[in-house]
Amino acid sequence: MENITKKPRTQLDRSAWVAGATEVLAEEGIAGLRVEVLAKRLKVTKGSFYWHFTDRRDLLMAVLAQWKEGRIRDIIKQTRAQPGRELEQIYHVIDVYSASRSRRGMMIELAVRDWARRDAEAGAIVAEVDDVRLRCARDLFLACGVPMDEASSRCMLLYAYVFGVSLMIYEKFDRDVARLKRDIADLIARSCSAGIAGAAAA
Amino acid sequence: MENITKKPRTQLDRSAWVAGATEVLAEEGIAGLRVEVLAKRLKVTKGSFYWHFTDRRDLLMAVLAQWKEGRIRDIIKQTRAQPGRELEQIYHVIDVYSASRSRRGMMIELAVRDWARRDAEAGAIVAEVDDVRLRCARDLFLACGVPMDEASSRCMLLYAYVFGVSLMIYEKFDRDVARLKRDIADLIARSCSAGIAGAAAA
DNA sequence: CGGCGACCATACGCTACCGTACGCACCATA
DNA sequence: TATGGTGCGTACGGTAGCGTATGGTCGCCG
Repeated sequence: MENITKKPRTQLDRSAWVAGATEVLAEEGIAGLRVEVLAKRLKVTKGSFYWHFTDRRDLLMAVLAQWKEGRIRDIIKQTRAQPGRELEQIYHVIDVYSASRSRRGMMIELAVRDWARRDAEAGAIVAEVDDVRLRCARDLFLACGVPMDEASSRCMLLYAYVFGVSLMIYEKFDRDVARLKRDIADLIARSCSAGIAGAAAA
Repeated sequence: MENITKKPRTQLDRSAWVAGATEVLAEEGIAGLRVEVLAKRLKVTKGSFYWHFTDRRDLLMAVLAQWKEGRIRDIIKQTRAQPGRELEQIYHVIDVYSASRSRRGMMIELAVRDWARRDAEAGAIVAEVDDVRLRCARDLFLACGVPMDEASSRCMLLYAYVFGVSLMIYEKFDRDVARLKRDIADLIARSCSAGIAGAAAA
């Protein structure tokens, strides 16, 4: 009898709240990330929340910090190429960070960046992440034999593209999206082939 | 005496509300666009608002409709080139839609797109605008002698870039932002020069 | 000058949140 | 078995915002 009514009294720690918050952030954006809503989702009450966090902003900063660490860890992993395989690694990066590959990750990315447009602390975190990403990607281009200035331009174009394309709604424009994406990846990465593969320009 | 206390009892019409709402949208995003806040900003009360609009959504849809018309009018204007000058018109489009040129316009753009990620009606509007823009830009590339598929790829890259770059925070990355942007514009537009100017690809 | 409609102010009820106060159950350890 | 801390539930006051109801104030027009 008592087994039936015995509810396990869900125990949560800070990381569980952060994980749930990140989920809500992806779905609803920063404005929809409310502590009472999140509590309901985690099947506890606010009492729990204010035990683990001083206030809502405390949670938001924790989310931000975790996001930053994950993004930096990920970009370092994704841009580590075997010697001589830097070009295909660049194509891999374009593919991985393209919207369709990890919809969830891109939703979080966009939510964070929207947040960063009006919050200085979020902006500082995004600036750090962008800097690391750009440098990692530039190193990849440099390893392909691309000169410094061009490497900077191309890696910037690379990231602007992957974020920008995830903001657009272009279903009607072109049926063969796969070809489109392939061609765009070539436009971004192409000149590397001069030093590695053989697909020279024209 | 009566002249002093005589307040002009500010009269507003629908368009004034829409204009104010667009302003708030640019600054605070869709979540910050609240009717009582907007009313205070326009120095009237909610009573006025609910005379001109049935509810908050009515205002939002009016903002969206006006944004759509303006964007379509603008892209048609910006992509109208003198015969033989299509290439420089492409550079002009990249420059005009680049974030730094019209910060206010880009803030609205990003706010609308963030909104569109969670609202079907906003999504439909953005899809229409994107379609018109992509077609206009593609026509410009086609007029440069670029084949169809490549024109599609390049105009898509163009728009993804201008939106994406406005999401990034890259001050630390490269000092010479002007050169960076110039080089990126070349990457996006370059192959056109094969048919028009003479700066062939190395 | 009386009345009517356009336009706005005021006041209200309602909901969603935030943050705080406090109490209860559980678990460890002495 | 006492006892203290951990983790959560409950209840409360306060604010912001939505939408409604109702009344007031103009200007215009017969």
